[in-house]
Amino acid sequence: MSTGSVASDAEDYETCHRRTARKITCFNTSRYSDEELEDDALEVGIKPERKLSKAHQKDARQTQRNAANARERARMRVLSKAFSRLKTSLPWVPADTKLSKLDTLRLASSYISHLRQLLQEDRFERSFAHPVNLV
DNA sequence: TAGGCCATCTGGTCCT
DNA sequence: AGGACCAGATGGCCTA
Repeated sequence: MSTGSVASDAEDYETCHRRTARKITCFNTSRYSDEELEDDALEVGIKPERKLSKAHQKDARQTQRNAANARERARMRVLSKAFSRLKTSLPWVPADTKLSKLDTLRLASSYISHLRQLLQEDRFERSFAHPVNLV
């Protein structure tokens, strides 16, 4: 199963900008203050006066964050698709029914219980049936 | 308008 | 080290 084509990533980027007004967190490049970055640099033994490496570090960190965000979006997309598939496997639920994830989980759970009960009844009935090999 | 639901971001933890 | 998974926070959308 492939996830995260270039097109869908671009779409996600757009969606993100459309959906959220949170300028602080959405693909934000100013999440980390210079002080924080400087502390990080000091911690790994990098001289703080090197402005270029500081910028690079900031870039690298942001790039990694963006990649992690994209992976997380893809992961959640897979999860949502799984919920959709689960929903379609539920009987008595029309395809166009709006069902929350929680509802889907609850219905699936009760459907499994129902199926289990049918199975038990079936076994019970079979135990009283005539043995076929007895003529 | 409040509440429910969802998508997304984020940082932490665990695993390979 | 990097990726997967998770839970908390946040903001948008929709409906009663």
